[in-house]
Order: sequence, then structure tokens, then C-alpha cells
Amino acid sequence: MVRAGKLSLDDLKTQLRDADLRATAPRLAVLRCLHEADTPVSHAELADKLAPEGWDRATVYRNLNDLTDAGLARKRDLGDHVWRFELLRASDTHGDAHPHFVCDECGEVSCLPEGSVEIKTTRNTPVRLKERVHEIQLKGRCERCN
Amino acid sequence: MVRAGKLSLDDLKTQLRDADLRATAPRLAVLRCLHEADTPVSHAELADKLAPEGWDRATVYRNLNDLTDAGLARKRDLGDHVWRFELLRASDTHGDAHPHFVCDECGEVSCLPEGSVEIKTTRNTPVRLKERVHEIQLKGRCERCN
DNA sequence: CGCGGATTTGCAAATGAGTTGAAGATGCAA
DNA sequence: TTGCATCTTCAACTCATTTGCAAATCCGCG
Ligand SMILES: [Mn+2]
Ligand SMILES: [Mn+2]
Ligand SMILES: [Zn+2]
Ligand SMILES: [Zn+2]
Repeated sequence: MVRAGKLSLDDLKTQLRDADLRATAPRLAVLRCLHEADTPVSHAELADKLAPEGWDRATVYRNLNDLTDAGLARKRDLGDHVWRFELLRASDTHGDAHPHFVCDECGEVSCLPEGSVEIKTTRNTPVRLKERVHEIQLKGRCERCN
Repeated sequence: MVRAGKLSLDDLKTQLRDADLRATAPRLAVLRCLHEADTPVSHAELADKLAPEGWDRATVYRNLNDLTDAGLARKRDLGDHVWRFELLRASDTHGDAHPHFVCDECGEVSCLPEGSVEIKTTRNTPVRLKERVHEIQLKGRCERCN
């Protein structure tokens, strides 16, 4: 079982092979970065971060998609027209993920605790909305920009 | 005052001139379509819709941005990497808009009634989150795809 | 260990939505 | 009407994303 904070190289390799992916060096680097990140990461950010280690943008790009296809990560647009990738973590209980917040002003992304946003049922709310919602995104001003 | 459902050409012209925009034919067409739409509209959709009337994609594009800059419309990404434009309506009370729902499966966009989503404050919710949120986006399966 | 076939990488090039330049057309205030 | 600023059009450009392909590599198997 892979746990946050204490990931050996072997843990990462195991995680990849369990997902039927080869444990190549650039793929391990991408997976490691996703584990280290505490918010979703864009391809551009990750490609820039891994360029010094010698990994190609296209390789990073394909690996992000591979991890997503394999079900290890999710690819999302948090409402600012940027694709971001985030590891699926055990802390996201039902398979439903925690809400995200993006600052209109500075673009900062933050992860909110599960349950901090509630779907209310009012007279004209569509039927069973709550059960149908799998993802919640908020936009506004962050504490710093407010 | 411009009201939904009953917009004469003169109403549209007035709305543009009040916003310091010239009332040109393509601009009136764009504004009319936004009024007729009951969900946010993408540039591609509107350009396709207006092409038969003879209006150019770049003209539609610039007009959507003009209307946005003038404060008549909002430009948003509802979480599916598509820019959509929506008229600012009086029914959006505080300047805060109603929440939106996008279907993961078919891409259908729908507008939800204001107040159908609530920001809950729990022990580890960031401070004053509720006051800082200006926009709420939900994703999931629509009734049809569910 | 070493092989061999399937997967993956790296570089370069294609793609395409989004955006812009520029010349001519149009709106509108005077 | 006229004059000028604004707007439209069409073509061209930008640039992040996505793909093609030959060479490198992974890893199950002998
Ligand atoms: Mn998150
Ligand atoms: Mn709406
Ligand atoms: Zn901010
Ligand atoms: Zn649907």
C-alpha cells in the first residue's frame, strides 16, 4: 500500500506495475511529482519542473495521460482553462473527490476538505442533483487577494 | 429596461448604446443570440449559428469579448475547457451568479437556481470561504446520461 | 544473466482553437 | 451630409497541445 509522505522508489514502481504500466524513469519522475504536489499540477508546470532532470515535454505529457488512463490520476479543468492532473488518493472516500477553489485574481488553486460544500435541494433544483454531482469547483478571491 | 422573452430590435440597440457600444448588425445578432440562449454559449457554437446569416467568426469573437468587456456578458470555463459566454441578467441578484452543471458524459450544460449549492463551514474549511466564492461549478452525470 | 518483442522515449513536425493586422466599410454625432 | 472613430472581414499568425517515427528501454522468458 502506497502512503503519503513516505514513498520509496519501489513503492512507486509497484504502484505503476499494479496499474499495468512499465516503471520507466520519466514515468516514475512524473508519479513522484504528483505524489509530492498538494494541489493539481498542470502539464506546463510539470514539464518545466522535469526539464532540468532531462525529461522531454512530450514524454511528460504522455505519461500524465497514461497515469490518467490507468486510473491513478485525474485530469481536470478547474474553471481557468488549464488542464491539471491530480493523483487519486485514498483520502477521497467514495471515489468522489474533494472540492477545489481557484482564485480569479492570482490563479492560485487549493484543495478543500470533503464536505465543505453541500448541495441543497430547493423547490426548483433538478431531481437527484446531489447524487449526480461528482465534482465541485469554486472560484473567487483567495485570502491573499481578497 | 430589457426583459427576457420580449426584446425588440430597439431594446437591443439601447442596451448596446447604454454600454457605449455601437449598434452594428453583427453585434446585435450576437446580443440577440445570447438573450435567446438559456445556457452559456461557446464562441464556436455562436460562430456556426451566425455563419448562415453571413457574419464572420472573427467578428463574432470580437463581439463576444466586447460585450464581456462592457460588462454585459461573462466569459467562463465551466470545467470542460470550453469558453462560454452568458449574459448578465437581473435575476442574478448580488452580482453573484447562479451555479452551473456540466455533464461529464454528453457535455450538456445547465444553469441551476441560485441557492441550490451551499458553502458549509467545517473545522478545517478555510476562513470566510463562503464570502470569497463568486462562482460555483458542478460536474457529474445529467439526468439523461445517468 | 542475455534475448526479443512490445512499450516508451525524444525530437521534430502537425494541428487547431484562439487571436491579431490591416484595409475597407459602417455608425453616428455634429 | 460629412468626418472620424469604430467595426468588420479575411487572411495570417500564435502557441499549447498532440502526433509520427526511429531509436532506446523495459521486462518476461529461456
Ligand atoms: Mn485536490
Ligand atoms: Mn447560467
Ligand atoms: Zn489569489
Ligand atoms: Zn449527459
